[in-house]
Amino acid sequence: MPKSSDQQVDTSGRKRRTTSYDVAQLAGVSQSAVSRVFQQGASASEAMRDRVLAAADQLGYRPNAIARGLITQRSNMVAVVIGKQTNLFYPEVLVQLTQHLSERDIRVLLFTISHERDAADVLEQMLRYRVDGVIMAAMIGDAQLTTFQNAGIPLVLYNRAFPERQVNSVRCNQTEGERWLTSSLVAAGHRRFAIISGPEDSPVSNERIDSALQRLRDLGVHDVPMVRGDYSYASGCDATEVLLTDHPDIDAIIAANDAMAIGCIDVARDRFARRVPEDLSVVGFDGIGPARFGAYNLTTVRQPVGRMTEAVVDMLFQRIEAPDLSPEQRVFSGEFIAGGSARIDTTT
Amino acid sequence: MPKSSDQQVDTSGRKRRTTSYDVAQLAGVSQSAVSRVFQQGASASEAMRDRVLAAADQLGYRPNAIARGLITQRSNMVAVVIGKQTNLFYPEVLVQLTQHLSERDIRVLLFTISHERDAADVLEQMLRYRVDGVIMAAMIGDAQLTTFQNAGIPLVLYNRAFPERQVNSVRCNQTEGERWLTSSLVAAGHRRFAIISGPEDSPVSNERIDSALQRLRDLGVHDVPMVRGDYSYASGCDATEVLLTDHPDIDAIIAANDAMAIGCIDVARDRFARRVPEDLSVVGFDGIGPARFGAYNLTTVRQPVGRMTEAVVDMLFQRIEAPDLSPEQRVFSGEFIAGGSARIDTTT
DNA sequence: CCCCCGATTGCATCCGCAGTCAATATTGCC
DNA sequence: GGCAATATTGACTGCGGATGCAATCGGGGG
Repeated sequence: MPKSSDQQVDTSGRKRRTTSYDVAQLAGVSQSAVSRVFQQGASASEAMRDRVLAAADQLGYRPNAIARGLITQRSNMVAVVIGKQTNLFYPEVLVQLTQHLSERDIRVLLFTISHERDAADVLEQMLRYRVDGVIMAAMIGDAQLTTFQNAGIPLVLYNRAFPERQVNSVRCNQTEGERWLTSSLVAAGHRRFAIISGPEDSPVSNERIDSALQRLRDLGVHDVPMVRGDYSYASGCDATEVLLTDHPDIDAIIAANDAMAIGCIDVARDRFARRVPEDLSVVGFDGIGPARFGAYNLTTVRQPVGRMTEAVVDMLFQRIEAPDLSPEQRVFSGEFIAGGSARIDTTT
Repeated sequence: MPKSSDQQVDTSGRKRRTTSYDVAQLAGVSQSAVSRVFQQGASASEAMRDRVLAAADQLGYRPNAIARGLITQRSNMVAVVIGKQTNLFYPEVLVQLTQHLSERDIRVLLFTISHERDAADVLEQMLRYRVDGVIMAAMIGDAQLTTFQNAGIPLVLYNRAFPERQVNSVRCNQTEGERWLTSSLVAAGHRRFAIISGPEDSPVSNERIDSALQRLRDLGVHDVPMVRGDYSYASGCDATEVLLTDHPDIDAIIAANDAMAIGCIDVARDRFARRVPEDLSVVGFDGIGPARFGAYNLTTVRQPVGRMTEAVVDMLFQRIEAPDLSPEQRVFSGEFIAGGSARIDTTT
């Protein structure tokens, strides 16, 4: 704890933050010495360390990370980019990422992309701040990816993938998850399916939906009605309204995420008097907190968020240390949650 | 869009990022000129601007915000600090803060405090990175506050207040909200109340609970049993289990936040066969997304998050521009949401 | 007690860019 | 067309700290 103010007043009367020179002067040593005391593997004698630390403490000195970044070419900051959607899921991810990075002494510079057109701006800012790496949990275009690669900035995608490009990524095996959900529903006797998808341009949604549809086809189920949502609870409600009005005989609804599945259950119960799961089975995907609420007890697939965030940070850190490591993809299996919002048969 | 790589290879064969000197050389002008072209109110002729931008584009040049920060003494970064708890509420806040700051061309450096002991570390890092200001949405000790004030870094508290210190803050009027909830419940005939509080050391919880208790006393209701939770859904469930077991005749439960209120409703319905709100009224506080889920339709008070985040950013920005502005407190009234989880009478 | 080697320490310079000051280039005005 | 005023431009310095290199300090072996 600094024992006094950490500012000084120069001749002009304006405040000036204390620098390593100030500390050096007070301690009667060189600026280099101060610098070395505040570094990792620097060589400094015990006596030197004590004197410098005492002086630093007295002045309330703190190394300027900005200046250090300039000279070392390492900002020790990583950009984390999130989209605006899927409000209930990413927060958890964000906190975990921040903590894991913090353990490695890396700070998080947070960016959000709400509209596609923001992407270029955000990218520009990240580059200007010379972040050491990027964790991307939002949509990104092909051109932007190229920019990263040209700039030589390590990048790890979270739950995104570019099949056509070599990129580091960590994601959940959505195909597997949807296959399990779908197979279990069919095995339990459902035949009249419907789907609530996510936004058209969401690769996550497309992969989930395609996997489910593919599996349904393989199991002999065709002509599956589909309504588009935007991942929100409200859109799940709206979609269900449409589906159950147009196709009253539906007996299973596959939603592209949990939030919409929850909306679906509410509308099915309250407005269409369906019992869930007796009359209608509903499944989601993600394993968000509210999926476990007693009123829903959703049948879903939970992403192993903890392991995934750890993997992201691991991979990114490796690339920061060794930029030439070849790209890697890590795919985690989701955890099947039987829940109680669907009649399923998992014995097969 | 840069037309080529933005890196060069120097004689040692290592990559080097392009600097304003590189651009200056290619454009045949001075480095100062390049610098001015990339600034706000700098004076540069049209011709100069064109030449420089062309050269910059060709080299993929981007100003180094780190270096700029070093010389201007403005990092254009603001620290945002969040706690680990209240998972469902802060995400929204965080995204909005980031966007508002981004509009003012300020970046967010994100920190999380999970344990009290992290606080000092986090503080140290913020100071090292020379953030221009701090938005604090987590607990903070008296000593840390002093450190900020000594360092002369503008600080705005979000939903916290130090009655004893002069600090900028933006918060929701919790007393008013709880008074409304409590009065409406009593007016509707409830007499046997119980309370589910938040963590002992949460000022937010204490203010809410104290306000409710005070109001109850004023209205002649005494001996209100209370169980402590931790703001989580699960803790709301547990607390309700205890309360309804020990006091089966309770007819109204006031929870310190929505998440616990939701857990309370689930347990009351599923494990104690209470109808909500016929047998038992439950109210929360915050107005989180799930409070609007059909299964709960929570009676609660919604924080005007949008206006509050805007106010925080406004206040902070003002202090960054004019550090000597005197402290200010902005208190927003919450929005009363009648919902359907409680029998209330609001006619009084 | 002297010499050699490794651990410390200080000096000087650089990281990339903004802003000051003086030198030019332009423009307006009579 | 000449002169003052204004707009541009370039050389140079410094923001705060890290680091290569040379100088200095200590200590063990002979």
